[in-house]
Amino acid sequence: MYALADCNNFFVSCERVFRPDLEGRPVVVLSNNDGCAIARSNEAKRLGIKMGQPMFEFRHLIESGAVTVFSSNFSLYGDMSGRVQQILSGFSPAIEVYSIDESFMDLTGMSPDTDFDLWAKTVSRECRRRTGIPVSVGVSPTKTLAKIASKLCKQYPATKGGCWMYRPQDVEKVLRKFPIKDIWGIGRRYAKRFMGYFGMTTAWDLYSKNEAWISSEMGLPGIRTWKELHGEPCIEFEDTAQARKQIMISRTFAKEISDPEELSAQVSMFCSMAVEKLRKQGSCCGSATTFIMTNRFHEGAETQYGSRLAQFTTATDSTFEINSAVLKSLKELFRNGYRYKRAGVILGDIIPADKVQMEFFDTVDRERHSRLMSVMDSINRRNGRNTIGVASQSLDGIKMNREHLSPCYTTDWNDILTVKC
DNA sequence: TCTGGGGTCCTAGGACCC
DNA sequence: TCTGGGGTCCTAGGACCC
Repeated sequence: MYALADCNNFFVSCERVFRPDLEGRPVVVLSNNDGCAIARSNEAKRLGIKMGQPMFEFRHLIESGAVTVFSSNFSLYGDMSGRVQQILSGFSPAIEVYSIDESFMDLTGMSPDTDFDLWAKTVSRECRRRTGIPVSVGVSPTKTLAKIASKLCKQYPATKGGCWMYRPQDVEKVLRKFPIKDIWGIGRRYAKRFMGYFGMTTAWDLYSKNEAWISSEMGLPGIRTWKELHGEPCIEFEDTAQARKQIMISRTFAKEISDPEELSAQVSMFCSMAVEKLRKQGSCCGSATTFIMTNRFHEGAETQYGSRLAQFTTATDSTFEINSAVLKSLKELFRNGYRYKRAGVILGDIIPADKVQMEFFDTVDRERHSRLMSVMDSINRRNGRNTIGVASQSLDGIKMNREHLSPCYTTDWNDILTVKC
């Protein structure tokens, strides 16, 4: 059996832990720059606010007080996520942290006599009791079915946050009612094609197709999803975190940038952040892509998008080396007279730092760079991000519109909650 | 006026090898 | 007139996930 623990409306739930007065009321968490909705309470969903919907489209609801909004506070969400994961770890021999709000658990090692329905409800109750976050726990023989089971918990309060789905007749009953578009692995494109062209509406319609049909329509990933619906586990359980194969830092600017100095200070900072992540996972990268673009929503003008790939003959994790390559790319990309809205740095060809193939005629003093990088990392770890960096980068952090930011209750002593009696 | 920020895998086709 | 039979690697694009 596998379990999926999914935090309900996670970002909203994190905010509500410290604002219990918002329980039962419409709440929305906004993306960076307070741009669009990225999390919604059930009440906000019922008001018709869509995932990814721009804030200006529902501003009237905010101004009238019908909806409470928050700027995204990832320090808070990350910390709350860690607390939930820690509780989950106490209930299962193996846990795979799938995303900030979802974890799979492999229950293979548990006694087959376990009442997994009771177990799931207990896990959910304990998460709620110890963190304040409502969590839906679905248990089933495959990850895909566990996902479906956890969605049932959200739909039916009687499940009390936990649901065990395993008997074939129960699976059939559920799949016959479960929307095809909500299956894990069925995205917008497939859903549209299946529902429009083939008239398929439920998970059962997909389940009932034969393997050859699935293969020709969807290829290998589809076969896996289909088999998982049939109860055959096909999606690997990964309880050790895999190193990222690509690391990207990009941002939409609060204000468009046309000054090359200002743009390079920003891009240089993105680069520093990306390389810091790279070192944190103990890797080096063989390439760095820099990209800049103008406002894609701008009426009239074509969006200008440019990217440049820089390659390193010896894979590196030195901020200096990567930063100068990135700034060189940026110089080539930059065009006077354009107003840039978004930029980013992508590190690729990532390999473990201890597997780097050295070059015979290497000109970089890697030993020295490496010592300096670890000092920089430790200073930034201790004193906060962007305490120290390369001279070309901005140290002001990312300038974002965050008008509705909540305090970092759990990660900043200055923001710690005060309780009045 | 205002529109996020990350990731993964698979497939087909072209270039190249013997 | 007639034109083999394997491979690999890389890339772009398309699908998906949160």
